[in-house]
Amino acid sequence: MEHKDYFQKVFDVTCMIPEERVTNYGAIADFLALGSARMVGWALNKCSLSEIKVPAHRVLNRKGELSGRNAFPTPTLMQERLEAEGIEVVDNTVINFKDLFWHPENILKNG
DNA sequence: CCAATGACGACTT
DNA sequence: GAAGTCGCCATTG
Repeated sequence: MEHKDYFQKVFDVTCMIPEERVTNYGAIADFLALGSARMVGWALNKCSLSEIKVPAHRVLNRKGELSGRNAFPTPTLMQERLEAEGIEVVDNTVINFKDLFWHPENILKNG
């Protein structure tokens, strides 16, 4: 299971996402140089199998839609998680997505 | 091995 | 600017 590290990378970055902030698959893929956002989603889909708690609900697609809501125990859990953090969600889409958008590279900027 | 799929994204028309 | 098309790469059939 060498790809386990692959998950770890994605999980690690996902866990770095601050509250009140969200990101998209492409940003993580770009930061980890995975080459494809699909791989990020693929890894996050497995996050439920991981022992690590991952705020996967903070990861959305480029349009800010909760594309992965169906992968949660309940399709509404993802939205509830976001709303619990003060993020407004309507029609499976995060409001002010571009304003809440956060890029993993910010980790390096802030140290 | 070939074909199809997926929590996507960028490019082209 | 919306809709359509291709690329991405690992998994599954």
